[in-house]
Amino acid sequence: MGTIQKNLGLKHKYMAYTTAAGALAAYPKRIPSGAVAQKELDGVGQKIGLKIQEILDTGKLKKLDQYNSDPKIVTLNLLCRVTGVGPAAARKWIDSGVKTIEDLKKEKLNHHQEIGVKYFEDFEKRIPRSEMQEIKNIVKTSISQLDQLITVKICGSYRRGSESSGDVDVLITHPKFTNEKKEQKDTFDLIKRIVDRLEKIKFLTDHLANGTQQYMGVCKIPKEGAIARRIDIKLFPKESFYTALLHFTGSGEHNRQLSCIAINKGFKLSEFSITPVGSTGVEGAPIPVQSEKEIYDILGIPFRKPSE
DNA sequence: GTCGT
DNA sequence: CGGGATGCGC
DNA sequence: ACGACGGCGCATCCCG
Repeated sequence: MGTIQKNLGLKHKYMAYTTAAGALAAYPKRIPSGAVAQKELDGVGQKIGLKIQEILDTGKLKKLDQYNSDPKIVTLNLLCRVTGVGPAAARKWIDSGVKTIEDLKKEKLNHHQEIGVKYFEDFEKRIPRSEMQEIKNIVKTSISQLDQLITVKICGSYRRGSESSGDVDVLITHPKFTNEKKEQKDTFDLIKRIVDRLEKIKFLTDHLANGTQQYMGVCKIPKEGAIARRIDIKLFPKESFYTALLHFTGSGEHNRQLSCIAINKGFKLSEFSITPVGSTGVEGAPIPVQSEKEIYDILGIPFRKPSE
């Protein structure tokens, strides 16, 4: 239900379903009824409570079956699996008769969508940890040849120790790239220079978005039969690096927990900074941190490695 | 869709 | 041509 | 009853 709401453009309903599903999955006991679910679980209200009851009673959900038997919804869900295609574009094409990915290839696509179609199958395949390690070696080696001072971290589920990942999330920083001196010569166009280099060694094969702070593109280990992978490279000023590292290592659930703890203890934690928040609600200056552990220290909770 | 105001 | 709005991904 | 729900970088569209 969540995915459908998202593809319809109802992003907050999607979030509502996601939180409810998360609460349900995290609940240690069996849920005997929709009413109990609504009472016990945060994020489950009346409507989802009724749906839980229906599933308990009949084993299915009429509303969902209706959606899944609606050809327009089925096509919507298909088209939205192409990166670069969202609710607005998908709806437009469905109205003009597009039904399959093959149909989509004949339409006028922007660059991002072209790449999305080109690698449609590849992008849905998971990346084994062994391949992630190869990718990490290529990226780290190549970047350190450019400038030894650059710090490179592969985040996401890989950093949490997962056996497979959905994409490659690279975080970088440079001691001379600070909030004060974002324009300095050493770090100016740092991402562009990295991208040039990775392109030259035939690692990056296509680009989706290529800015000064953020790159999104496609990489492939340069050997026969390799699968195309989505890769993002993000540059953060060094003041933000450890909060960013924490944030982009996740998981999403872990981030929500930390954020909640932060608020309760009078702080605001984001990918950019950790700041004190006064009792009046006024936000103070960011607290400088030089490691992930220091953030845990500020929050007054024991440090846990990404893999824990 | 759910929650807080 | 340029500044703002929109779509999208994360 | 009603608004918030994360919010920002990049590509592209829109409009003056």
